[in-house]
This record gives sequence, structure tokens and C-alpha cells, in this order.
Amino acid sequence: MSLTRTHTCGALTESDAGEKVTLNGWVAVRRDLGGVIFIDLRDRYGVTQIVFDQENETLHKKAEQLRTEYVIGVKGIVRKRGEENINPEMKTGTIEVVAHELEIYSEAETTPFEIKDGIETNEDTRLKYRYLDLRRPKIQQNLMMRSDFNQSVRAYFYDHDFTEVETPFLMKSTPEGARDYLVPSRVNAGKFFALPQSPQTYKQLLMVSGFDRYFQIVKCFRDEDLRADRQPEFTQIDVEMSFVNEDDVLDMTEGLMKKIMHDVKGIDIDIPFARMTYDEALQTYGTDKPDTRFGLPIVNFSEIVEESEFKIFSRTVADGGAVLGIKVPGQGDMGRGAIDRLTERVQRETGAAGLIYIKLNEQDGIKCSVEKFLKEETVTAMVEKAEAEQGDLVLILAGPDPQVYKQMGTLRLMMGEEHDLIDQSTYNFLWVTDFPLVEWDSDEHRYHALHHPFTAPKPEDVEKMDDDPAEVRSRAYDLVLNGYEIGGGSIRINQREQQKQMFDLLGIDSEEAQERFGFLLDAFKYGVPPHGGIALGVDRIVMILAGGTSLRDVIAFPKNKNAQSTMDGSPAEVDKEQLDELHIRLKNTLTNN
RNA sequence: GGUCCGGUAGUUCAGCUGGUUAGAACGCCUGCCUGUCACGCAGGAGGUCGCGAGUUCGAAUCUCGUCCGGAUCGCCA
Repeated sequence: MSLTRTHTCGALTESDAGEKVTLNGWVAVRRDLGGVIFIDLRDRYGVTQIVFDQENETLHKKAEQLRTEYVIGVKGIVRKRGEENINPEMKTGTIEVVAHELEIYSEAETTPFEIKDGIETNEDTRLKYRYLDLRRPKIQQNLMMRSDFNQSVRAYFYDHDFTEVETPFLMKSTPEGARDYLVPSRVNAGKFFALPQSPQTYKQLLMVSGFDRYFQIVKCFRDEDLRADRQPEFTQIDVEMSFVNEDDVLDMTEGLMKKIMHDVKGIDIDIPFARMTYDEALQTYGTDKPDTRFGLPIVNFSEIVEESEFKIFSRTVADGGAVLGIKVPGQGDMGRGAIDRLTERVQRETGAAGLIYIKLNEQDGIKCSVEKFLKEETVTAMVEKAEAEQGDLVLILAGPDPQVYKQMGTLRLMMGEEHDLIDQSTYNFLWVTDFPLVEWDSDEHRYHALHHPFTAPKPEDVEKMDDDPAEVRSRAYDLVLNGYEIGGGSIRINQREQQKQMFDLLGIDSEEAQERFGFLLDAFKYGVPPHGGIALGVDRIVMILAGGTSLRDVIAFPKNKNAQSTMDGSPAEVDKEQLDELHIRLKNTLTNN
């Protein structure tokens, strides 16, 4: 390494003109004009143009060998570019470095894809060569932003007297909830650790221990199927506080988000955030994580059509379902073909039985797709309730509650995207509160916790826990940003008796409760402060701040859709000796050598 | 696990109602070129049309199977 850099490739400006500098980096582009060779030299800070002219013939000859992605060192003089040669697209576009010395540190084969932003190469190929993908400026910026993000989080919590505590990755498996990643124990034959889905129990134990303000930026693991916004290992900002109510946690979180937005994006957001109950979110937006960057609220037509002679409407309402609509402004003249395609898509993607519409346009007046079954005043009443005007389109779905709300929510998002109703430049934070404590699982014939089994019920609903558990609301809250759930938490149960009652409700008998969570119940014998907290999804938040829609753009080495890393070939088979040590034998259908 | 879509050059794709030697763009290689910055110009290399079987005189193209990938639903306390 004989040419050690004095500057990075994004640093030089006109004021450095005349300076003798050394740069290191990768050859991004080579433009060989014969008598003069231009090289765009790239590092993670930027790109600087290097010039090799013919004055030094040996050097020029050497520069002719340069190819894309060669790693080089260049010593030269910074020169201000002539007026006509300034490149306004480049940060360093007013200068160039006239090379006097060149060292080629490493040659490079042709890369499987070009190292630049905006390439359309398959994610699969990019993941296989992730180290090359990570050379692309956009992904480098994302990871640097993520680093800023972490700095900002730590500074915030440090300033607010939080203690950062690391909790174990090897812990006890808790079958409740998502599937655990298991780790066999060599020392303890036949026994397994689980990787944490979250450090939930540990952070509650820390409250028992008296660490009244705890946080951690921590990896969590869930062995479930992947999505664009779901990876098997992901990072949370885990927070827990003692002697607090909901508002204390929400306030602290809002302060954190405000600082992050300021530090990372330079944006000052308003706090406190809007709040909405779970019921309101579901009824108005058809989801518990509404994207409030655009309107199109759901309108309920059930009362208008419950007496209707149109059986699909009246029977749906009679069976406890709902007839819902949304008004799509300015789409009243949508053609038959477009509506048919939309209907097909809605059926395919939401499972809705069909799509009914009312069009309001000059040509047809008010035109409803099922008008021959409906009284004119029924159609008019729906138009009025939807507040639809000339030129608007009303889309209607009928179906069982709660499915039809979810379907309508999906349709609403489709319309928002398709008709460009979403303001991409805004960040809409929203608290969703008053979640149900439990939900009936018709497959397993039991209740399961909507949040987790340690979430406290609302005091005013506690009496319903025995008779009408589905009606009990919890002290849980979710933080939603632009339609993504970016965090969730709750005030926890801090009484042993209530915790037992909760386990009862979930069908976990006291023996099982003792076996699974005995350590927590025992801890609660010795003085528990009231406590609660929240966990925020780092990957998702950074993804949204980076303007992306895939978590893989903000994770250095992500897994593909099948939870594999094609780059290093994991997961992989292991030697028989390794399995033997772990006291594991594979099923006959599987082989290992 | 279900449903739908796809697999052709290093990359992104076209070709698919069967028919000459499978094309384009970018990338790559060679030559020319002293102000380019998506450099330009000229030339060139590069293909198991995912794999297997079938139909046919003839298959990238049609059929079946299989593998791989993507979207979506289930799943994600």
C-alpha cells in the first residue's frame, strides 16, 4: 500500500485546486479518448474524475490497462475544470485530479451486473453477489443512514437515563406465538434453546430488578414465511419502563421518533401523533395499520340496504355481515373493461365474491351495476352517504364481518396506489390503541393473545374477562407509519393473580404456565413495579426513511424469500459428527454424510 | 402448503399461431480517437432457449413431468 489516501472521492472542491492529493477507490467508469483517459473513481463517499493525459507516456500506458472495478491508488494535482467542462450532476463536478502516479492494487473480473444505481437485475442475482450489490451508492447510503439511525437512538435514550442491557440469544422456547428458531444443546442432550422472538420476558425481569428505564437495539428471530417487509431475523429497538402509564411510553416514543426524523432526515415532525382506536381503524380503513396519507374512508351501507330486495345485500346484513363502499373521486367514467379487470383483481387478491359499483358521470347520470335489483332511492341514499358527486365512482363489497372490512381495506390501498392519491413526501405517524385483549382461534378452539400474554387488560374491562373475553380491550398500542406497523407495545400485567387469570383465559393451565413462564411468575412474588414498553422495528423504519419497499435494501446481508442466503449457501447440511455431538438423528427421508 | 405468473447471451428482455444460421439493448474484448462524464466510431466474442420425456419430417415455440424464481393467500402471540 504505497499510495495512502489524503482525501476521499467525495471531498474535493474548487478550494482544493492546486493541492497534491492521493485517492483510493474503485474504477466506476473508464472513458478512453485515445490521447486522454478519464476515470471516475468511486468510494463510499462519492466519485471523482481522474485525468491521464499523454504528457507522461509510461503513466498513460499503465492507465490504458484500467478496467471497471479495478482497485487503484492515484496521486495527482487537483485542477479546477474549465467552465465548459463542469459537470453539474456531480458533487465534485467542478474539479478533476490530474494523475501523476498510479498503482493498481487489484484487477477485477467483469462483474455479473453493473455497479450503479437503477439497475434492474434480479434480486436473486444481486443477493448471490451481495458484496457487489453493496457497492452500489444507493445501498451504501441506506446502510450509512441506518448507522446514523442507531447513533440517534442511542443518544436519545442515553440522554433520558435509559440503561442499555444485552439479553441472551440462547433462551427458552415459548410455543405461544410465532415459530421459534431452535438451537440444540451439546452439553445437555436432547434439550434445545430457542432464539428470541423478542426479549419480552427478560425486559420484564429487568423491571423487577429495578432497571426502570431499559432499552436495547437487538436482533430477534421468527421462523415464519417471509414477505417483502418480513425477514426471519430482524432488529428491534426494545424499550421497557417502570412506574408508567400508556401516555408515558407514547410520549417517550414520540420524542424518539422526532429526534430520529430530525437527525436522519432533517425533518421536523409534529408531536403528539394522531391516535385512533382499533375499532375505528378497522371500520374506517379496514386494517389495524391504516395508511392515513390519503382519504377514501370506508362507508357503511348496511343500514341502507338491510331491507333491500337485492338478496346479496339483505342476506349479507341479516347474516351479520356488512355492505361497505368507498368513493373514488374522479373515476366516474371508468370503462367497462377497466372495471372488469378491477373486479377480477379484487376477487383474486382479496377473496371477495364480487365487486359492485355506482358510477356518476355526465353520460349515464347515476349508473349502478345492480340497479335493476335496487330501488332508485336506495342507490340515491348510498350516493348521498358516500358523499359522491358528479364524476365519482363508488365501489361496493358485501360479505361477512370482519373479512369484508379487510377486503375493503385492500381495495382502498389499490385505489390509492393506482390513482396516485398517496403523497409520497409525507410521514404519517399514527397510534392505534384499544386493541382487543384476545381473539378467538376457530382452528384451535381457544383464545389467543392478540399482542402477547403479558399485556394488561383495561381496568374498566377486567370484569368481562370471565364471561365475555372477546370484548375486553387491552392496554396495547401500535405505532403505524405510512401503512406499516413499525412498533407495538403495552402496559404489562404486574400482578401474579391477573397473570394467572390471563393464562387461564388462553387455555394454559397452571402447571403449563409454571413450566413455561414460572420464572416470571416467581419473580412477580418479590415486588414488581407497574411497567410497560414498546418494541420498534428498525428495519422497517429505516426502509421507509430510505424510500424503499423492501427490507432487503436496508439489511447488509438479508435472506431471500425462502429464508436462505444464496451467497454463503446457508442453511446447509452438516457433518454426521456434528449431529452426533448434538444427539440429533435426521429422519430417514433426509440424508447427511 | 394453495393459487397465479415466469425461466432465452454476463444483465434486462424480444422471439412462442412449430420451419433458413435464435435477435436487440447494455455490458465485455480489439482497433481508432486529446475534454469526456450514458464519450463516440468501426469490428468481434459470447447461447445445454432451466432440466427430462413426449407429439412431429422438424420444437425456444405444442403436451406432460420436474427443478428453480417471483407475486399473493395461509402463517407472522
